Amino acid sequence: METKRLTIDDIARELNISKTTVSRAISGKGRIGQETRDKVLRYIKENNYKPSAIAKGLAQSRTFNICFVMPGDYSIVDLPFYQGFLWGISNTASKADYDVIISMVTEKDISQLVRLIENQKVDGIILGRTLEEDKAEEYLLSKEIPFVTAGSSKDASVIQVDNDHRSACRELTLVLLRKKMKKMALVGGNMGYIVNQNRLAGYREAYLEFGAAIDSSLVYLNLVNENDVDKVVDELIEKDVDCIVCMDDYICGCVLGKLRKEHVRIPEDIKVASFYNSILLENSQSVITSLQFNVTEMAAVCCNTLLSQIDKKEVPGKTLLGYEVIIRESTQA
Amino acid sequence: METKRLTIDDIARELNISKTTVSRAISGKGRIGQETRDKVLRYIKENNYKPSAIAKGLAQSRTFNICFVMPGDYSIVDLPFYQGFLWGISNTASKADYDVIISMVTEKDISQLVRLIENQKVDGIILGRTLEEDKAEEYLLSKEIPFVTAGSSKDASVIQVDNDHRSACRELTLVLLRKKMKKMALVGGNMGYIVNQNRLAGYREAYLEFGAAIDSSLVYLNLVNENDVDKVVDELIEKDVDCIVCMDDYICGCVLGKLRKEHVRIPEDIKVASFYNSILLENSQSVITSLQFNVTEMAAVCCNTLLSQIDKKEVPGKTLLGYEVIIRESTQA
DNA sequence: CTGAAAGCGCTTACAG
DNA sequence: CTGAAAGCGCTTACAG
Repeated sequence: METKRLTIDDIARELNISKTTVSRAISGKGRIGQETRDKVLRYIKENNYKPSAIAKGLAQSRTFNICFVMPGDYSIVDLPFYQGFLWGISNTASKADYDVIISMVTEKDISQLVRLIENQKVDGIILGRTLEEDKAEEYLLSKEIPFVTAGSSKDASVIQVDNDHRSACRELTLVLLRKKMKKMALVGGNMGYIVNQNRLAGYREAYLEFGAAIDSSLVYLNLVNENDVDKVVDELIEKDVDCIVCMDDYICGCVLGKLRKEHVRIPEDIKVASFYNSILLENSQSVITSLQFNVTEMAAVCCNTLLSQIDKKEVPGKTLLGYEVIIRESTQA
Repeated sequence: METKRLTIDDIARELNISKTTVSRAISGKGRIGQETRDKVLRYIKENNYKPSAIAKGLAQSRTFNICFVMPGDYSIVDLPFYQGFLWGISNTASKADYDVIISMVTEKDISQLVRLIENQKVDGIILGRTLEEDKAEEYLLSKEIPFVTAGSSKDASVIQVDNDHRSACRELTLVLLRKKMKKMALVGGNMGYIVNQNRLAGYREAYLEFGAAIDSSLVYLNLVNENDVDKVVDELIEKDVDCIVCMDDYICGCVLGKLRKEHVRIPEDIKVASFYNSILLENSQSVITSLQFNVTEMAAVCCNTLLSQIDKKEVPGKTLLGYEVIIRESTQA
């Protein structure tokens, strides 16, 4: 039995005070007598009054919505990362009485995002990935609207939050080199993603630090789909490598599938490690040595940074979060 | 260089007409001279005017947002279904100039959803799953707000869109029975989910139709996590079943993992089928016989049904979508 | 076909 | 400490 929704006017009339006063009692802004405030607050509780977010929004030129931009590319949309991230943002935003609107974009089509901004439906944006050539980022910069990237950007004027992929990859690679891997292969996806560039950088640093040289004929980048990976794995078996390092969980899943098909045993025949861990690897025949990041934490930090920015507070230009190196069965000697 | 945002007032002043007229030219409602309309439309194009969705919303008591409710339970949040579904909704909503806000709820805590509704941030809701005892559903019914469920509900007054899981499961089960499975086990999760009840119903129907009796000692339901499944699989190996039917992709993933650990070969030693297919099974040693549903289509139908309902149009009480039975290696004789 | 005016439900200088 | 009034940027009866 939904009765007519209460407005601030109703309350003012009922209590014989002005709506200005009611508004102040609710928002806590401006001077107001303790008694009056209590009276209003009590009435509100009793009658279950909830202010209209939209009216409040119009008056304050705010929406109390933030946008989470995630890739709509079909192959990527299934990655568990974004879902966990979404969960983290949603919970954090909720606490600040903000809601999150999602927007799907591809590398070449950001029209959904543009529409959202032009319609002024959000106060700020979280970019769920960063690309070398990032249309979304460019667009947002040109609009001068608050946004933060989940992932690094080369543009120092962009507020960014990222896991320290470079250090993490360096560390894991070093561990592998010290385990006396002689013929290690690196297999990765789209190098247009900044995160992959950082992973490669970390890999290189490890070799440098270890004093070994990378065999560039064992580095396969920009693999797009399972087919690509299958072919590469065939070659790697041929070349008799002792370890395959995968740049992310999707690639690693493909590698594992292919190795299984070829009846290659892990870790006996070939060892495997991944620069990113997720549920995609959960089901693998051997538990995979990998890097572990805290997606929920990262989401929370992104969200809070954005909300601060919306409130015109000072925010750090770049926040780097930690990681864990997890050594497991798949790289055992 | 973002200049002051244009408003309907600016346009009216500039063109020496009233804002009423401008509004009409834009919305296309009400009589208006072709010439005037063209003049306005041209001006709008040239100056890239975009109406404020929030002001429009306040005037029309609408938000142009719909909400997608997804489970925030940690174990479930990773299911690919919701992500694909989200993608479908987002695209469909976008076409109608609607945006989608997400809300995470658990079986016992729907506070995020309640807040969203009370703040009046959305015009309608899509419920991403249905439970036997569904707090979200109850709440929405009590609020008399437009909503549709993605999944079946026992309450006939609820607008629902679902895949025909019952028929699908019946059909797949029949196929298996005809393949002369003698000792078939059924393994499933939370029976509080309506979808699981329908799956079980379909399974039963198939036995009835085939004229065989279900061995209830081979039916394991309400399994919650991987541990539960592992134990069950141990028993099933002990009992020497010839086929394991999994109610969903998550359960099936667990079953496959356990069988692999025990070095049970598929399909030679035990056959496996799943009532739901997803990327979670992609990586399995044998391609799994399963049911296939079109998540994107379902999302689109849900979304369009909801939008019609919001516009006070007549909508079907229940829409049932199709499925495909895919027979693959995992059940080969 | 077009416009003046009231209204959507809040907030916020400005006065007092 | 409190209120009258204008304003946020649209829409929509009601007149003409």
